[in-house]
Amino acid sequence: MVRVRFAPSPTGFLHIGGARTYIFNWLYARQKGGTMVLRIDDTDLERNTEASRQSIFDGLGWLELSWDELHHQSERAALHRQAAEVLLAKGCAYRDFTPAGAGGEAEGERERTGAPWLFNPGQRETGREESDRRSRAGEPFALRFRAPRESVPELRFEDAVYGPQARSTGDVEDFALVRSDGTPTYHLASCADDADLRITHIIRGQDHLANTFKHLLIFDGLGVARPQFAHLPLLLAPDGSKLSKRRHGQVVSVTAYRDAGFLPHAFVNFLSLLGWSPKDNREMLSRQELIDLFSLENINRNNAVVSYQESGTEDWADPKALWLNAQYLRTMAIEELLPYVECELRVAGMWKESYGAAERAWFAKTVDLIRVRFTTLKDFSRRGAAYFSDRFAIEPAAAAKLDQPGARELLRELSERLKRVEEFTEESVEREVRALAGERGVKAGVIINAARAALSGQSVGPSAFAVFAAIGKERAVQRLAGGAC
RNA sequence: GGCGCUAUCGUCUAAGGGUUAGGACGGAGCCCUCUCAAGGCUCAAAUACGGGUUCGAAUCCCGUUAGCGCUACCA
Repeated sequence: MVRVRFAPSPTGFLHIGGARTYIFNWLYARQKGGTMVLRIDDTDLERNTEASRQSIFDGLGWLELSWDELHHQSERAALHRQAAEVLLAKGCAYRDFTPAGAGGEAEGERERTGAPWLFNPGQRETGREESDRRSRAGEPFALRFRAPRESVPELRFEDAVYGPQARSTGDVEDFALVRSDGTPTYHLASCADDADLRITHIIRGQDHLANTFKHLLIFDGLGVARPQFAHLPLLLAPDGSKLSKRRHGQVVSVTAYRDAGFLPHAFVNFLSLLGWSPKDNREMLSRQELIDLFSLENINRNNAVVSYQESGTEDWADPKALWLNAQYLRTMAIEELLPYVECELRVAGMWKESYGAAERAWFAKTVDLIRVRFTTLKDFSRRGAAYFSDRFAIEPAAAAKLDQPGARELLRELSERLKRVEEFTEESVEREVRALAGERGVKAGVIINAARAALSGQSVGPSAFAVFAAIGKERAVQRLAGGAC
């Protein structure tokens, strides 16, 4: 039974690298019929905030990829303590009474000699009895792993992505398991939890590849089976550095993509193509195709750059993400798209209950008409505002069309003509427009383009006659007359 | 500094000893056209560098360089 986990620490918003890790874990779990565990690694009480915990749920919830189990590391302190005791009892760990922060001196020493720091002198040899006595006397200490540099010359494991990995134990320092304040470090808590939750595959960022040797030591020390490891290439910012909340800000936040009007699956599709490939030139893959095709073997080893723009206001996201979103927007089943558009219009204050009831057919048809040239859901409330509301802006290019000589008069005349039209259809409107153009000796295009501008506030858009039909006779007559004022 | 990982168009990637090094985004152009998209077609654009191995290397090996990661009583 496959059990995978995503274990974010709630220190800031969920970023897209984390989301990608979650997606890969989720795909693997679903493909294998396994269990997706979400574990909030909130042992760092100082930096954890409820807001970032919520950001994780918001972000993952938005992706529409649900987890099966939820755990909070902070609630599992007893387990971590127990693991520490086991390691100490087995002699895999020892108490280090060196005052916290004293490592600063060793740091200077290390830089001078170039030799790596491995342990604080005189600590790992302290006898158990003396150690117990000092501990009982209340002397503060950190618990460190005793790297088996003599008995185990080399640590090895097979990474599903990076292949065989080996490291000399001589290069592994006596890392901390428990801090002098009694709290477990990441390494201890994470491994103790992974063991307790019976995680079978650890799929995580490549930044943990080197840490894995320490984890091997802990799993072995605990006497539990090692899980399989699969490390993912990192997501990089355009400047080539690892994506980070602090350096790259909101543009790497998952919720920023939600707020920018991305469709969850389009975004999942985009992220799944970063570091993994179906190898057959396909770019658009449904969720089921992703589940079926995903494999750890097809994950590549080089880091991927997310090409977002810091500067741009509208299209700051990676162009391919934008393109994928547009593709889904115009090709997905209209019925599936409607709820997302409804949500967007609600947020923008443009939703009318009738769109979901009496005017539902009109709503679906209109969305279908305008979606082909939209990129994000935001476009429905911005560029598409005129279809759903009477409060819409006339963009500058559209205003220019209306300002052309004679345009306003022609539209007023057209308005009068259309009032008298019995059957208001694309065909009848076109007849009237062309008749008017003929009578006034102007090209039909002049009227057509001006009409589109007056009706939709946009200089560009669908066929003007389709716009007439979508706006309807009453509103069209009004707007044409108004545009002439 | 030490240890490790990686290196194909600007970006995401395919090709894993023999290909005109393929696709996608983005860019340029053409067609279509009431505008703008969409769609169709076309073009420009890459194997980091240097050595090997081999009849033959983007592909295997070594080195260099570059980038990234780890090197905390952060996660």
